[in-house]
Amino acid sequence: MNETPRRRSDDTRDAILAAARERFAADGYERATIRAIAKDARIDPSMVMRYYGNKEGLFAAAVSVDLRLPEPGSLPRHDIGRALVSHFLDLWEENEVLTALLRVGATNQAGAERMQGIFRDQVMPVALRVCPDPEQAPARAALAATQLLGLALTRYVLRFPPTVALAREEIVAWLAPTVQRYLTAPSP
Amino acid sequence: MNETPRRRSDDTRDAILAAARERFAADGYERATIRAIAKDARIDPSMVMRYYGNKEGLFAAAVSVDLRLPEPGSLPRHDIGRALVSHFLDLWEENEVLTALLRVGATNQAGAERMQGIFRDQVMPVALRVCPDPEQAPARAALAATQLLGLALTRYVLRFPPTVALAREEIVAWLAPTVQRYLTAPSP
DNA sequence: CTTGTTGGCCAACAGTTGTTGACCTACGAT
DNA sequence: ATCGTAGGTCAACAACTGTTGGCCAACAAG
Repeated sequence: MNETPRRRSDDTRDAILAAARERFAADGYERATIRAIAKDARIDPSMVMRYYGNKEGLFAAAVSVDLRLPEPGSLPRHDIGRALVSHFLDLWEENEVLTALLRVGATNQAGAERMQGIFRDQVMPVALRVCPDPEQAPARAALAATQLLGLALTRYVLRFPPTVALAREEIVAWLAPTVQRYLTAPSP
Repeated sequence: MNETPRRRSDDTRDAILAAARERFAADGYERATIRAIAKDARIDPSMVMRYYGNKEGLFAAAVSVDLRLPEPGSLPRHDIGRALVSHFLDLWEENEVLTALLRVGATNQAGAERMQGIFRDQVMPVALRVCPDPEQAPARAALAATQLLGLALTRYVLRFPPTVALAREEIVAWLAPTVQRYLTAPSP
């Protein structure tokens, strides 16, 4: 079972996806025009349509997220907060797809549903294993999400100066106890 | 000093602003078209231009925010977290302007700057009075903002089902200690 | 009654958008 | 040599956008 041979057009496909991610992350869904994306990829706008059908298809192809969350068993339960905050900071700084998704999710129904899906399929399972009472897992995961997405929003999208100025270690030190408490502490 | 007499057109002006707030909150900046807003207000699109100059002017006029934050001296310092969370929940549920601002801020530079201004002019002063060390106020206010805006984002914009399902008292009970710690606890 | 102003509508403009289909070109297989 | 196809360009469409200016009706002041 060898992989299918790489076609010549695959380079173009990749260039389109890279340009699309950049534009969606910078401008959101509406202002990221197919023409601008095509120009970045140095091809004709009609190629985008041929390869991805329409703008929605392009967005779907460009924005696929794997949070690579750690197996809950693989790390000490009392330190899960620190591990998660640190991991999310890595994700957001290396991967512009997440910025794109947040920008689009804020104004686009399909984008919001995509984020709901990621939360449901990738975050919830971790919470289910790490929470003391599995029945509380959705609420606890939701609380952790408010803190982590709030950080991403103010730091990488709205760019509040004091939030941008925070050092990575400061963020981890402040937020880790919060996430830890949301996930594992007894209900208040 | 009596107020200027209410012109006939003031009703129209108000209708335009109300419709604009609704559309901006529901659709964000780009998809909230002047034509749609005018239709909601049951007037011609050109009236919007006459009264507010252009779309940016309309947005500026429609979205003005007064967080009505309590005077820090007016409430017990050890309970400021609970007071703030509760107050923000009230604001977000009664006032669609905040949803509009968040949706627009996520994709629009001017909207993001508007939010930065609100943070700087209305949130920071409270932090300056309530924080033990005024020099830490910006960082502490920023941390509190990540938590509060993250709640608003997931609950009122992205509408994560588990976050929407949380009862008001649950939210206050979980988030109040977080905000309290960010503002007043010793640095970790 | 006339006249000026206020509030409003209509029609159009110029630009941009997603999208389509006709056309061209290189090239590997036959 | 040729022929089909993959990869790509070009020009255009129809819809929609913010925006403009001209025209009309009501109405209050003279």
